[in-house]
Amino acid sequence: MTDDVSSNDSETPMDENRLIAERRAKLSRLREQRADSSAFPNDWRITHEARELIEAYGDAEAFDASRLEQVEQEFSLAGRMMTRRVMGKASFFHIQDGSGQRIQVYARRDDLAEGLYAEFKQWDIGDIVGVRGRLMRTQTGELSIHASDIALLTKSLRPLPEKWHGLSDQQTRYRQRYVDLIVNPEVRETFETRSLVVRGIRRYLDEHGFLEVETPMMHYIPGGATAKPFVTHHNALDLDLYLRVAPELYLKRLVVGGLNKVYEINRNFRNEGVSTRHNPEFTMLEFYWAHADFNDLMDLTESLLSTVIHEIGAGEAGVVSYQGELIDFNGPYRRISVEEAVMEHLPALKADQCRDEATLKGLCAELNIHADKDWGWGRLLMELFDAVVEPTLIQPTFVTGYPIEVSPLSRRNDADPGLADRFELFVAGREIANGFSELNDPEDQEARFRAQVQAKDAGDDEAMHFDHDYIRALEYGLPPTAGEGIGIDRLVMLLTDSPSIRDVLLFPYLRPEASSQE
RNA sequence: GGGCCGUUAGCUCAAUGGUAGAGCAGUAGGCUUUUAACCUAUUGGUUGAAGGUUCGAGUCCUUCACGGCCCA
Repeated sequence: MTDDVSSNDSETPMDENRLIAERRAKLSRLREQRADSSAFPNDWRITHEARELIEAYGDAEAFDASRLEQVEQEFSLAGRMMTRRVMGKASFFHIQDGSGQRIQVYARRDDLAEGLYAEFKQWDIGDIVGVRGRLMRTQTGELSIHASDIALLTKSLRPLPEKWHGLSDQQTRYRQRYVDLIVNPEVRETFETRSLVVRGIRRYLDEHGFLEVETPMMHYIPGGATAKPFVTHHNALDLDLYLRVAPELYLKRLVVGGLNKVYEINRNFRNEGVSTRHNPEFTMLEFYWAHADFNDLMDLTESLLSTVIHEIGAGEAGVVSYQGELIDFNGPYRRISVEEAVMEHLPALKADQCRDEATLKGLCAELNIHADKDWGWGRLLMELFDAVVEPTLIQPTFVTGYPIEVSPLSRRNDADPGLADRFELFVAGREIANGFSELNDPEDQEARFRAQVQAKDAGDDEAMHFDHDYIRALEYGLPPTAGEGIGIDRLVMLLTDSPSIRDVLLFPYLRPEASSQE
């Protein structure tokens, strides 16, 4: 018989335990008691949320016990029961409601309908309850609701984490974000901040005449960035499609079409590693601005970031604390070229050697940096930059003077054809934004696509595909345009002091749980 | 991909190679202003999985899974 039990041929979930079984039994009793109505009623209406009451009546001096008693209004709230202290015929409990705040409730047997208090004693922490009553202040001064009516709205079958230590297991926090959100208030705050950041960016761009658009996430030809794409398949058309790695080429088609200021905030997908800074899907802002260049973009970026950061009230006066470093987002930000920055950190490198492949390869070898034999000076210089400069760029810094070799979509610099009219913004050692004057010469673009295709044929699976329609669009004439991408996840990490990208994604990518693979 | 660390009750954590424990939560009882409420009693374990060493493994070894940190 015991063998039958352990063979798991029933439909009972594997993780069913006695705590859940007890709650399930309470639920089935509830179903019997409420045979003529639902065990999951939806007829409780709220008039207020905890946050409103705390803001209005939280001040213990303005609203002492006797003043609160004079407030004759009854308030109706609903939320999850988070704590409970039963003292015989009276009880205190806290509910946490949609405002994310908790408020205490005082429930007394003699104040409630016949038998209701006895039912209440069967309720569990985690249950969703409705509460109605007048305000009171307890002997220790806590604003509370003196209940005249309470109701069980949703029975919770699973026990919440412990009230004091909470939930700290990272894996459970990411996999069961709903539990994390219930018990860890700072998680809610992070995602509220994220929402404010995105809203602030939208408002700024809208007010500056940009049009928000949506372009395809499924591409016939992946383009707009050097990155490995995910492949998917359209069954009816029997056609492989790529999840986009960037919206860039579609947004520039729109500029060809006369939408001179456009932006999109949406997901990109890159089939690469997962780390504290990389998630397979992530959110980017991309915007394009006709009759502007990369210098205009840097000015706009300073203004955009400092405006949004002041608006959302992160940090003090535009200065944000990130992992122990104070970062000042008030512009202007330092601007430095790649060559200057690398020379600053590698004094052995002289200005006239910055484009000498042999010298650069020698430095790479000295520093134990991998260098492919067919890389030109541009790629080699960037490898050195990534290794020695990038981690040191803590304060917001615009880096300019990118080699054309690593900038296949950028306009060539007029004075120095080896360089692109491009910048990247670094903060806290990470790339936050990437912008450039767009390449609008269709013949130059065609040649660069060809070079990318050659690189792809030679084994570089991050190289771009040839996009004939994009060339055709350029042939109609792309006005002189500047375009920029800002990584929203990384920006939100900075503004919420989050060490991992997983902390700013509600459902970060994790490998499937073993039990769900069957 | 490599290195290091971790995985024990629902949660947070203990446990020289020698009987797997505590707090909270739960259950039963008491308690009409408590707040990590309190008092009494009490239930709860395939120690991530599979092998191995040993008289004996949560502990030592191997492989695997998942996660964390660092590196590429």
